[in-house]
Amino acid sequence: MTAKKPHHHGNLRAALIAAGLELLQAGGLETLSMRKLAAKAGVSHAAPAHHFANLTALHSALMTEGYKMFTDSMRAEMPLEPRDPRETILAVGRGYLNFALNNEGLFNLMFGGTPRDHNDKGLNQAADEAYDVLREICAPIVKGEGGSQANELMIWALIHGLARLVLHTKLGSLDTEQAFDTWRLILPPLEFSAYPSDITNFLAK
Amino acid sequence: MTAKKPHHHGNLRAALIAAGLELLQAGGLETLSMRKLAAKAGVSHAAPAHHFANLTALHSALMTEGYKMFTDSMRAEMPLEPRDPRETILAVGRGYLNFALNNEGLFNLMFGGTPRDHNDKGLNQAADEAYDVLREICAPIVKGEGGSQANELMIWALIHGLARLVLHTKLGSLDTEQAFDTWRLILPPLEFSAYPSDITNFLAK
DNA sequence: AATAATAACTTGACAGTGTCAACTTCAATA
DNA sequence: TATTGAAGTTGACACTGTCAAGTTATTATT
Repeated sequence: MTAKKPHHHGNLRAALIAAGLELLQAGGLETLSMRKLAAKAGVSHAAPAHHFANLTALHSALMTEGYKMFTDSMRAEMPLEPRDPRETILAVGRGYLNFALNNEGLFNLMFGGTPRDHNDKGLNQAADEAYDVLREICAPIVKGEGGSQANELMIWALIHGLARLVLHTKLGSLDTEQAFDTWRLILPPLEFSAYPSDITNFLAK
Repeated sequence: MTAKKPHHHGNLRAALIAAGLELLQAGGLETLSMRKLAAKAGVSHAAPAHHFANLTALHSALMTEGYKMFTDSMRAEMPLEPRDPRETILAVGRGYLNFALNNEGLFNLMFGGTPRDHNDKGLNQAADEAYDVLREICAPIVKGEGGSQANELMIWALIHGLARLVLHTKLGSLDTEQAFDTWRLILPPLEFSAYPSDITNFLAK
């Protein structure tokens, strides 16, 4: 981010990540390669190795960027002064779907099972920040047997499963707006507590 | 499976698929290659090309096998004489989770965004048969605004999202039994109708 | 039964891939 | 100014998918 160009290229790392995102957008994981990255940045084929020890490290870096975009996409839809907690959940779901549908390659990279570096601190933090959004919007839901975690899991599973399904049956073709309508339909009724955090409560069954 | 050995190898195709499943099980998508497949089947590196035109075709074939196993896994948990429709849904979900957790590589191949041949008839049919299970167990759910499709989407998204999440945070570590407990917790209350199959119904939108 | 046709498989090649080792260049520091 | 070390280059290696051409064995035709 700093404008200094300390060396030959002047922060190549950022350029490589940008190129990687472009490649993902253009052709998905299949067309992403270190050598193409290098070429796109106008640099020799082995240059990226100085910034990403191996493919997994590159993937982790792209995922990190992805999680930031993901978090932004969700927060962008969040009402500034939330009134109805259900509406907030629906809105964040819209941001979720926006990200998934507008960044298919990146979404697949993040959630498609590609091995990642579980010790990458930046990645873990970026992922945590995305999860924080989920925690916030689920806080008002009345806790049942599984506590707040079960609520979060339910919401996450629902919206993620939907996103995955929409991408998966893409030829069957849902645009973003139709996907959001579907999200509205499948979100089950929820009970909210006036004071999000403290109530003796339980869900049915 | 038939014991005839009509040719040099005698049905190589099946052997290649079996080898592919083994490779997926052992090391995931990364370690799956046509040449390793050929080696594993004791055949020259270009032999597979006569059975699978390209990598995508091989993937499609493995997915097809995967969907069959997937369907079997769900049906295996289905009670023979279903009493409580909710219990049936929970049971099928258990089969779903069993498949995902015991066949991670294959599951990732099927649902991770890997390009597939959308014209592969066998694959499409195998996928449809998996979806049929879902349709069956969702049939008793009272239809709302979104019709039966919305119910199916909700159940599918929930269980799929959960499976994905469990795999994803695997180091956080849930075994199959804990995953199933979670499934029990996040399945929301559902209303069931007495006569599952015949009702005047219509899909929304 | 002999021959033609064809499916199954092999061999060899090609471009592209990730990764490693050795080298060069340049910026910063001592 | 000399040295150090990071950033980038060059070249190599084993591996990948895919194609073209050749070989072998089974099936079909006459």
